[in-house]
Amino acid sequence: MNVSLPHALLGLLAVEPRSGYALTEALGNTGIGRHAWHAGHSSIYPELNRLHRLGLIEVTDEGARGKRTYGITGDGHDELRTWLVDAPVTPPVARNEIVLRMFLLSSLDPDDAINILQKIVTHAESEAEEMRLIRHTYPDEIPAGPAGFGHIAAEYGLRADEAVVGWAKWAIGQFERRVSPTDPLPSPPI
Amino acid sequence: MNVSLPHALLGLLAVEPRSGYALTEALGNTGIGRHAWHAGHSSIYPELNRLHRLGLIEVTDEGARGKRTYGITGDGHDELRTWLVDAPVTPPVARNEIVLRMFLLSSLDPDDAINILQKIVTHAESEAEEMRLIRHTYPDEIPAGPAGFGHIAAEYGLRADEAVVGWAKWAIGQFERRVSPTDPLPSPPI
DNA sequence: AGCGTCATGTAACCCGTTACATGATTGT
DNA sequence: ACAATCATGTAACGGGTTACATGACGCT
Repeated sequence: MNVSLPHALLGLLAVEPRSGYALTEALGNTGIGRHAWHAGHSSIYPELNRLHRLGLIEVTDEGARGKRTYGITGDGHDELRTWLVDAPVTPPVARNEIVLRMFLLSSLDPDDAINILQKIVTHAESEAEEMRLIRHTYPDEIPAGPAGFGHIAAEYGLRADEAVVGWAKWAIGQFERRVSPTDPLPSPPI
Repeated sequence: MNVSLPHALLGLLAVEPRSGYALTEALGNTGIGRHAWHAGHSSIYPELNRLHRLGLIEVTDEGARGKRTYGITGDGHDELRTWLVDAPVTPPVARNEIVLRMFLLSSLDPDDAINILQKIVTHAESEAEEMRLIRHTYPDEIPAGPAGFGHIAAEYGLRADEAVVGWAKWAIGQFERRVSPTDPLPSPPI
């Protein structure tokens, strides 16, 4: 079983108590939700109730509009730690649409391919730039507490984007070589 | 709609006709299936029948054991090209367990964290080494035809692994700084 | 009053994985 | 004979997304 949502929630609650709404924001489209694990509120609320039934989290505060603030319990901490230490480094199931597109482009005109690749490079570069801005707000040290999460994630996003840029440019070079009339490739040996 | 499996199949069939079994191998645990898009036979066979009904692929050969070899049709080519050109560079939904673990590690002892990070580094490095071996079989030029697919994928895998290694080492540095008694971090300003 | 946000919840649907199932062919 | 591989198929289950639903609070 590879369900990581409960552990994502436990991890966030281990840092500081939050409501389901706050967790939904954290796992939304910024920081941890953007680069590590995304989830919508319709997954989060039932999961919180489940974790509560299991005694891994507890209600530490209640506020207006039915708001419940959850905190992690001792059992929750144990569960989190056990999972982290015991679980092997899992082989992630590949589902990378960018890379898939690269393949598919190979089956089309090299001109089309280079064109779309260029778009990929542009997109990844602008995202990387965004990440660098985040990093520059704390150039030397990642902040402790919840803010640090966002920075570790941003650093990963930056490096991942840079890898995509480098790779896409390399691939463009490969396609250009194929287009080049002075250096035609032999047909596939099928 | 972001379903990429049909396009993965069309792309593979655009290169050369294959059977469902061969496609299952291609989308298994090597090359394209490892780094771009993974799928099992229980997804592939029904999808092939669907594509066949839609006239996007055709049976080009039948062999022993009920084997059917499929090829892409003109309509299939059109569909593939349309999707590639029209579809925007999709924002991928983040579901990266490695990065998630990084977050969760932050909530534990720095010693535990560094320990597990080291395992991640080791794992990524051995995978990267594997990829370099593949690349060395064609140092200068990626092969045309289906073999080229695997090489583009391997190149991506290599760069992605290298990014993980660099990032994990950076993160270890961050944690070590936190552990260091000479330079303690202030508590989170909650 | 009305709009935007805060806050939680449920149900239908889509898709992928795991497991169940079957049988032919090839190599030893 | 027997095992491994080739080859295809279906069903149960799990988990996520989208959409449906509801209501309180704060600001203008």
